[in-house]
Amino acid sequence: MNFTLKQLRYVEAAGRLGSIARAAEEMAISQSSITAAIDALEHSLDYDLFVRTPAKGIHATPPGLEALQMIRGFLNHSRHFEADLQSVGGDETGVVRIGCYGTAAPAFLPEILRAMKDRRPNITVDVLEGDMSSVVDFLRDGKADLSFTYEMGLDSGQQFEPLFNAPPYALISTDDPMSELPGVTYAQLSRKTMVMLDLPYARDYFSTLFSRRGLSPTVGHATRSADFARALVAGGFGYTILNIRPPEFDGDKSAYRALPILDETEAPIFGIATMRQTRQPRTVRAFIRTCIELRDAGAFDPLIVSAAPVSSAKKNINSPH
Amino acid sequence: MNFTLKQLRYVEAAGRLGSIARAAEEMAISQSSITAAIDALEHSLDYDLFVRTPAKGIHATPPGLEALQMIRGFLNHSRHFEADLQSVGGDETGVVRIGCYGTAAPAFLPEILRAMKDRRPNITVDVLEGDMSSVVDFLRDGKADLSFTYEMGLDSGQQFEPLFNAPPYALISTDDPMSELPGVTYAQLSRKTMVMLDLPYARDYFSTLFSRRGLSPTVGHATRSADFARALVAGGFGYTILNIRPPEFDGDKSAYRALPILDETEAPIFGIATMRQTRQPRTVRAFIRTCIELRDAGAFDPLIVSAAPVSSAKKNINSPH
DNA sequence: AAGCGGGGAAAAATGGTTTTATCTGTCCAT
DNA sequence: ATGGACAGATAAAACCATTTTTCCCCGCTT
Repeated sequence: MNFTLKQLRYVEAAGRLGSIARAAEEMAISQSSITAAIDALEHSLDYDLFVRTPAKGIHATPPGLEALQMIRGFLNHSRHFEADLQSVGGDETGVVRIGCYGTAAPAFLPEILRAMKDRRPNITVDVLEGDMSSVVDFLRDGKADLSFTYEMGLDSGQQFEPLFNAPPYALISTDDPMSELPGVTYAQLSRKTMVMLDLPYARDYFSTLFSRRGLSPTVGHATRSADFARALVAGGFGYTILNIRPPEFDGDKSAYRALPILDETEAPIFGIATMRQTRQPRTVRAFIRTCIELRDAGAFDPLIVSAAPVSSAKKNINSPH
Repeated sequence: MNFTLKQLRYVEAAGRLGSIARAAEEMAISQSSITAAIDALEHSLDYDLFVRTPAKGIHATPPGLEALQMIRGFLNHSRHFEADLQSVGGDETGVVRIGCYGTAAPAFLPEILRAMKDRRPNITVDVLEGDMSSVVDFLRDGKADLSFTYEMGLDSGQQFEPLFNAPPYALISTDDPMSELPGVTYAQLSRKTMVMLDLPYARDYFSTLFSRRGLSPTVGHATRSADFARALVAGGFGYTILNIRPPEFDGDKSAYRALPILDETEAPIFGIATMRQTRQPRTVRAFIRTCIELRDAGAFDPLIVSAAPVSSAKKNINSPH
């Protein structure tokens, strides 16, 4: 019954930075205080958290590593607790840290952040970007309270709140006569050169769309950036397949067009993943509530390119009003 | 970012006891310190937690009540966190607080507590007894980390780990010639006088056993205590129906006998209820693990009186070895 | 009205952080 | 090899926050 939150914060910083000196700097405090905190905690726990290497800093022992993990979790919890306590007296206050699948971020995050700023000005939102796999890691490690991502590839122990179906569509240069069609099929696409979005889950997903139909795409370029993929399409290097309509896309005058895919396609579901918990902090619930309100108001409809009948694992959740 | 665990403990005690003076006594500290802690927290939260009535103590404001609830939760979490942190370096250490359906407690708790004492001497176990409904409240309010109870009547948001099927049996005085039979039916019983265990869920359950078959029991006495019910049976005041064989029951020489019920009966499942959580504290997991080991070793088999084929909502979980 | 129980407030005492200052060991560049 | 830079350890002193002490006020009871 004798540790303080301050101690834990000092120890956590030391562990994270691998240096007492840098932890002291970050905490705006003297080295001795960090040392004292570590000593006190080690003494009360009766095992060593760090090995100190003269002139080289510190690094955690195996039990220290485990302890640090737990300390991070506890400090997180404490942060949320404080915000919740603060919120009892008035408006929701605190920080929500969100993870976001980077490729999808520019398309819808600005709108959500604006809505949050309007409706809950006292909640600040920290954004972490990453690919599909790092985004679930953020959740597991407690680096993010919630993550925007596709439903596929979530851990067990994680919950999912759907926001919209995102059927794949083809982005085709206006130089290509095919771009005048009302829609295309995978068979038609497979005869053209594809610009492949080369990211952990996306890669496999796009390949599967073709292989499931006995086709295979002709990949000309591969890139990690959706922006660059669009630029390549505009430059005439082939078509690409995406799921979310880019934000600044203005239909007719640009160098490419988004064409719905006419084949019957299962649309992946994009939404909010959280750790399964008994009780979410208020701030996080407020954030999720806001997103759901936006969804129900149809705010995400413009992100979808769809013409063909859409089938989905769940019932269609777009514009349920 | 400026509250301390000490503060929270002081405030919690004050709220719980409704008196700064008594909180000071409990915490073995001066009144002024408690006052200071409350003032500091109220100031940093910017709303009042308590109204002070001169000469009458304090009581929580509505937001204060909510805050206290959250503080309790956080202190709980903190207690578990400390135990977990301590345990990283060696054996599991800490406190597990269990709730137990009082009627069932004497039959199996001693064995579990002994096993825990043997295997995890550093874990102390606090026991809270109550009826079926209070036992789930313990869980919800965080007064208990886990509860022993029947599966029926759990909240959503609670998890259940089965320990054994507990089919109802009849306890009949040896003076009654019926006690010589290998078993009885509800029809036979309904013609005799019943001693009814008069507790929240049990009451309805026992009635249903009869009414489902178009019968109704003739209730002579009703009592809240299983002990007293057995004494009444021994005294010739009728039979009773129970689910768990009493611990000191020694078959032949006593004044009553346990007879299996021959009708096809659905056996309620007795086991461990916990709040559904991402991660249980180590101590709690260690406790549950021990119970499961005992179950798998058949330690709970003697608690069951059964002869008729048992059907159960789940597959039979007794002696799965 | 006096006594008691309970809370508030201010000053003094205490104790625990924090800083300052100094020391030691390792690495690295000269 | 040797001096300097770097990173921590340590001890004493300064500082700050908690805690105790003391005295006060209020409202109820006798």
